[in-house]
Amino acid sequence: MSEEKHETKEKLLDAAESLFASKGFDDVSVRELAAAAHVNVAAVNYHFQGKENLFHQVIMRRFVVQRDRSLEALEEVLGNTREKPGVASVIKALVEEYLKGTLGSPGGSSFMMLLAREMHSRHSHSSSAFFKEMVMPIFRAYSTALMDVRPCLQQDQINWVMASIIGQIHHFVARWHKKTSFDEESDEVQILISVFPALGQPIEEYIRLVTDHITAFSTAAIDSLYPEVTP
Amino acid sequence: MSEEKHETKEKLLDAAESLFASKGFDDVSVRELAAAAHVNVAAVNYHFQGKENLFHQVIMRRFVVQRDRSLEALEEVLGNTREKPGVASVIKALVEEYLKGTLGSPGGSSFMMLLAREMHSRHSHSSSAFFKEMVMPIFRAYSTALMDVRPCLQQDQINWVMASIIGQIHHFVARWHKKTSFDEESDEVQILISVFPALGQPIEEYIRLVTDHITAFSTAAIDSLYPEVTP
DNA sequence: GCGGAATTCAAACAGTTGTTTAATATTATT
DNA sequence: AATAATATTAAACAACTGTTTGAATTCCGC
Repeated sequence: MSEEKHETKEKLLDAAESLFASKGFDDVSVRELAAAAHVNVAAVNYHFQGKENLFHQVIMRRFVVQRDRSLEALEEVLGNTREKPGVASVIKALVEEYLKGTLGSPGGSSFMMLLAREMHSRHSHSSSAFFKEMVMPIFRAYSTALMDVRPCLQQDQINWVMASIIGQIHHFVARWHKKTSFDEESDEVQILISVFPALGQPIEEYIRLVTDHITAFSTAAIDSLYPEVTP
Repeated sequence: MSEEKHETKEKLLDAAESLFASKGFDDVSVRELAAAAHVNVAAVNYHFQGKENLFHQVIMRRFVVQRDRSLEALEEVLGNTREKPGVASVIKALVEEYLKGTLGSPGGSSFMMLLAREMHSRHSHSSSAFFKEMVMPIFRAYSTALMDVRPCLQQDQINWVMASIIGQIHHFVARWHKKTSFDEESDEVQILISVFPALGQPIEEYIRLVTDHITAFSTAAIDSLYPEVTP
C-alpha cells in the first residue's frame, strides 16, 4: 500500500485530535477513539499510558506549531528594516497569526476552545508546563516588542494592554467557533449572525475584518492613553 | 425548627448551584448532588426530570438576577439627570455590574466560567432561549445606550465595540477564576500573579482596577475612532 | 527459517453513570 | 378517621467508563 507506515500511534493521535476538538475530553470515550483510528481499544493504553496522556500529547503536538508561527511572525515584523515598525504592526502580527492558527485549519477553532475549556478544569496535569512553554514565550516576546516600538510604555501598562488584546482575540475566536460548531440553521446562530454580520462572511474575510478591528481599536486606545513622546 | 420549609427541591437547587459551579456539569454525579443536598438520589429525577434539566434551572435562577441587575444599573446611569452621561459612564456601568455579579458572590466566577463552557458544548438544550432571554436584552439595552450618548456611532460600529468590551470582561473574569479555582500556591498561579500583579489584590480591588482599565481603554479607543461631532 | 521482542486483539474487570422501580412514609382532602 | 395524592426511600437496572489481561499475531535481526 502507499502510506502503510501510518503507525497506530499516529493514527490515534490524528483521530484524537479531531475527536477531542469537536467533543471535548470527557465526551470522547477510549472506544470511540480506537474505532475512529481503526485500532484496538488497548492500543491507547499500550502506546500512551492512558487517555489523559494521549490528550496531553495531542495538545502539545498542535500548539507547538502555533507558538513557533507566532514567534516567527513577530520576528518578521521586527526584522523589517525598510521602516521602523509601530504599535499597530506588532498588534496586527499578534492578532493575525493567532487567528490564522486557530481558525485557519479545519477544526482549529474547536481545538482552541477545547484548550481554553480544559485549562480551567481539574485536569491540572502538567498544564503548568504547557503554560510556561507555550503561553509565556509568546506573551514575553510580544511584550518586549511593544516596549521596543513604544518605549514610554511601562511593563505594568503593557500587561494590562496585552490582556485587553488577548481578551478580544479569544472572544472573536469563540464567536466563530459557536457559529461553526452549531447547526448553521439553528435559532441561536441565526441571531448571532444577524447581530454580528461579519460571522456570515467566509473565514478569510472574517479573519481580515477582526484583525483590522482589534488592531485599530487597540492601537487607538494605546495611542490615546500612552502617546509617543515626541523627541 | 426555624427554616424547616426548605423543600428538597430548593435544597437540590442550592447544592447543585455550588457543585456545578466548582466542578462543571460532567464532573458532578447525581449521587454527589443528592448527598450534598441531604436528599435521596431519586429526588433529582422526581422533582426535575433528569440531571440536565436541573442544571438548566440552576443556570436560569442565577442568571435572571444578573440580567436584572445589569439593566437596573444602566437605567440608573441613564436616569441620572444631574449631568448628561457619556460613553465612559455607560461602559463603566456595564463592566462594573458584570464583574460584581460574576466575581462578587462566592463561587461566582466559577459559575460564569461554567456557563461559558457549557454554552459551547453539545448540550444545546434550550440554550437558544437562554441566549434570547438573558444575553440579548443586556446587549440591546447597552447598545442603544451607547448610541444615545454618542449619536454618530453606527449600529455596525457599536456591535464591534461591544464585542471588544465583552471580550475584555470575560478575559479578566477568566483570569480571576483561574487564580481562585486552582491551588493558590501552584506553579501556574504564581506565574500568573507575577505577570499580572492585580490578581494578588483582594477581589474588591481587583474589580475596581479592571473596571477602570477596561473603561479607560475602551473609551479612549471609541473617542479616538469615533469622536463626538461638535455642534 | 528461527527465536525473541514488539505489537495487536478479544475478552473480561472493576467502577461509575443516570435513571427506574416498587414499597413506604408523609401530607392534604373529604 | 379514611381516602387519595404527593414525597421519600433503598435497591436494582442497564449502559457505559478507563484499564488490564493473556493469548495470538506480526515484525525484525540473525
